[in-house]
Amino acid sequence: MTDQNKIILPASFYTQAAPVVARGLLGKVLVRKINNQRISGTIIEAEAYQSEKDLACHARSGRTARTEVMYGPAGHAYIYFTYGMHWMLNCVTDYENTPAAVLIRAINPIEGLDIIAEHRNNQPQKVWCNGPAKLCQALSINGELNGISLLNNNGALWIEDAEPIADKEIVSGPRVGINSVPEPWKSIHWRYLIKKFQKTLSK
DNA sequence: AGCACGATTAACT
DNA sequence: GTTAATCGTGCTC
Repeated sequence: MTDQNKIILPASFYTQAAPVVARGLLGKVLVRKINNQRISGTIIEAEAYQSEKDLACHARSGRTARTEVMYGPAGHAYIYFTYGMHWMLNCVTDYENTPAAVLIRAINPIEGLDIIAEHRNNQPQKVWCNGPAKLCQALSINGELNGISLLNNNGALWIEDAEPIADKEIVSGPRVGINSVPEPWKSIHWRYLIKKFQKTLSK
């Protein structure tokens, strides 16, 4: 398989509201390229974070050094560090100066399985990429990639188009890990996942 | 300058 | 079910 055989998701895909992008990303293929080697997986879980009003979104604090990327153009990577040890991968959505992003929470590995196993300390395959920090570790995604464009395959990270997933194959629910956030943000259904992978994902 | 906490994970009991 | 790990960020003093 070569990169040229695949269609990279264009800016027009990302220039939509975050929940639309989160839903649309299910089934698409996240690709990481290291030393000309592809490491990839199908996106099976994603969450939307949008606007300064969304109290679960980092942009609740406004425009800062940390959130600057979210205020930039869509189709770029917003990568942040949390809990003193974990990286999280998001893609910026919506329009410039409108802070919004989609957290990629889980993928189903396709290419580079040996590299992923190594990065994930040879744990069982079922837990390789079933969490946002796990997939970043698996694909060697860290702060060095914060802000890069996802719109071409000349870089280290992008997302390729794939067959759409039918609505009946998808489940939505409240976002994970935001228990101290007030309503309505705590309960709004901005988490999307592919039903057949649900049992392997966070509760 | 100090503090509380986090879009989590792995290793416990 | 509970908890340590571990540090950047934003808020208060």
